[in-house]
Amino acid sequence: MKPVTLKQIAEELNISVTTVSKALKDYPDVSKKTKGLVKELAKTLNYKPNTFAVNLRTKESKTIGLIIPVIVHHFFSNVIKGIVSQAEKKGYLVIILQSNESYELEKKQIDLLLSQRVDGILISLANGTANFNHINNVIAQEKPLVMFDKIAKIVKCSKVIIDDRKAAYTATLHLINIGCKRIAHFRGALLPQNSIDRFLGYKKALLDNGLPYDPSLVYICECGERSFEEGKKNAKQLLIDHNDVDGIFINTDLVAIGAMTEFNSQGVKIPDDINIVGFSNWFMSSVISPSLTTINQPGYKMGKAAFKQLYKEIKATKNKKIITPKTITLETELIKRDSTKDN
Amino acid sequence: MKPVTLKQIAEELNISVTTVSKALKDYPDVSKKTKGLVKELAKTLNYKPNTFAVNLRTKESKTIGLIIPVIVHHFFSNVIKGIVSQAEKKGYLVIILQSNESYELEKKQIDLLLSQRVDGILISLANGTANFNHINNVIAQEKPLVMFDKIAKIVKCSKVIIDDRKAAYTATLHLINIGCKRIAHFRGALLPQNSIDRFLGYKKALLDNGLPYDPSLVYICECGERSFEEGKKNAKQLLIDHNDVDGIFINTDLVAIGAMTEFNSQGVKIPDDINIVGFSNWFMSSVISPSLTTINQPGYKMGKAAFKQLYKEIKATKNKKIITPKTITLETELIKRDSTKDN
DNA sequence: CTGAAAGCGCTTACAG
DNA sequence: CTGAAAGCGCTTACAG
Repeated sequence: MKPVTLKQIAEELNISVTTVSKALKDYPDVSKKTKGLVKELAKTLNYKPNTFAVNLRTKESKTIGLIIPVIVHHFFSNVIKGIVSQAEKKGYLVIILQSNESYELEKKQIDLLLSQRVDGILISLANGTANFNHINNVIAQEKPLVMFDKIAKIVKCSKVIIDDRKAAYTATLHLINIGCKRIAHFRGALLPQNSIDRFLGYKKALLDNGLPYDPSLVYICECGERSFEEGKKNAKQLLIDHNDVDGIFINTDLVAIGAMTEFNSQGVKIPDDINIVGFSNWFMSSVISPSLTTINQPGYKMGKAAFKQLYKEIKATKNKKIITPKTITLETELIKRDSTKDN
Repeated sequence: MKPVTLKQIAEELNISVTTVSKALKDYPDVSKKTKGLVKELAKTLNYKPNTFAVNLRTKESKTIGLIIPVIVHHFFSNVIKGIVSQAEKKGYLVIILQSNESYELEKKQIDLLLSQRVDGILISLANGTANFNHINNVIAQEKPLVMFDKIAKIVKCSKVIIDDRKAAYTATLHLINIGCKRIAHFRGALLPQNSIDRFLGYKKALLDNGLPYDPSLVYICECGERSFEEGKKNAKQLLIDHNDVDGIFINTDLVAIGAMTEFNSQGVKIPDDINIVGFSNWFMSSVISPSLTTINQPGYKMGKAAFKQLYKEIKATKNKKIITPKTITLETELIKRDSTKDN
């Protein structure tokens, strides 16, 4: 059963392909009668325009690409959901690719999407990405691109982010306010802007409040697929290095949960011996015990906002308008739970 | 900067478009010299074939569609990852859509994918789907379609599943073996085959082992976005209705975790007062306390297997071969943890 | 109000 | 070894 074409409808009705095409698109210069006949037949034959031909003519694919570091991740899967649902509303389809935190893969995937001629690209950078030629290349081709969450400040494009520095400051301040004197930080990888910003927020909160900044209290983890194990490992090391630490601000909930698991198993009491604040508000943080104090990071909203911005830019590009990059910052909040003492 | 076309390369080199096209595709009937020239120029000009035109000619999009009930879901996001990574290896791109457990949406999305002319469709049915015309329609058009996890037995297509009945039997048997006498079941929605099968496995395990089957011990939850709350609610109700229950087999981990939260807050001891077995092995089940005994359901593997099967069928269809539907059953296993007593 | 014609950018059967 | 030509299925400027 081959798909029906305009030509078949035209032949059946003994009119031209042109008229059929126009009738289906409700051009004003086609008679009501003809429109009626065409539409009826199209319906009975279950006519669906051939997207390939339409795309070739209109040079639009009504498809966008999404590159995300990890799919199985509470925050990112919420972002995906936000993007996909918003895109569908506007008649756009979303192609998903996972960069696996690898720069090489990310580069290849950008190429893939470009040769697929998607109408725009949404990306959250891989940890491994330090060079932005592949991204700038997209922008140079006037292909709309919006970054979210893991962005590069240096790239001139729209961004949807949270204020990581401020959020980290709030998280650390909470530890200070409840009386912690010796606060460690488990940070993310070295390159990503958000792990840098969270670190800077932590540091500033200490210094603003008369606590010394001690680099030996900062532990790194890559936050890839092994976040949980990294959290455990760092916690174990911390107990060996510094048994006087009374609070930790941890870059991501999953790492925090790994750390808590280690502390629990070694009999270190949370929050009596050590207070913990995570980041992102993964669902599981509310159901573990003790429940984890954390920063809520609005993934679904971020996905929606990123698509909306991209959509605007796709429309603008189509109308030959120049795009002025815009940075949208979403609100975060501290969620106090049982992994930190009451104050 | 407009994309480069074959025509431009041809003009620059003073040869025909035909030869350029053939040279790039390494046709044997083009001289080495010409091939070299063409390929070099294509590279410097950063030529990328126009997918729209290629698709129009080849009638292939090298794109598949994926319809999934919920994206933010540990099991499903693992499936997505499996599909996307496997597809990329074979040069296929994946368009993701979320049906939100709604039959109406699912139907629309099938239509969307069909008119997008994807090469094949991967689907896990919505809870609300009881009519399969939209699916049969796809199959009638000889468009490859593979179902996974939430399938309909009645539809003639390939399927990738686990043996839900057997797995549920194993889970329930474990409760029986550790001495439970009064075992409840929190089942999923009424329609999905897997919630039916898990229920049947539960029932059979009871009857095979001389325990009476009591319908009042079976509670339903829809397992949509509010699984956790439903688990809590069911647990609360169970304590009111039947305080003699000493074990529960629960359809999904997230519901089980909701139930455990309720039991914990009411001072009901797990596993001393009540033993719990979940289903799916979500990551968080290993980090909550007590950790949850559950059935491991291999999401990543399922995604990979589903794509592989679809890929085979796409190739077969292309070669005009007839497809014999195949059902692939993946292994599951019981993961014993602290929510059930040692035996 | 209708339609012939050109063209989007490729691929491929065919001729030379 | 090379290329002219047809065609994939649509859209749209133009003529009548």
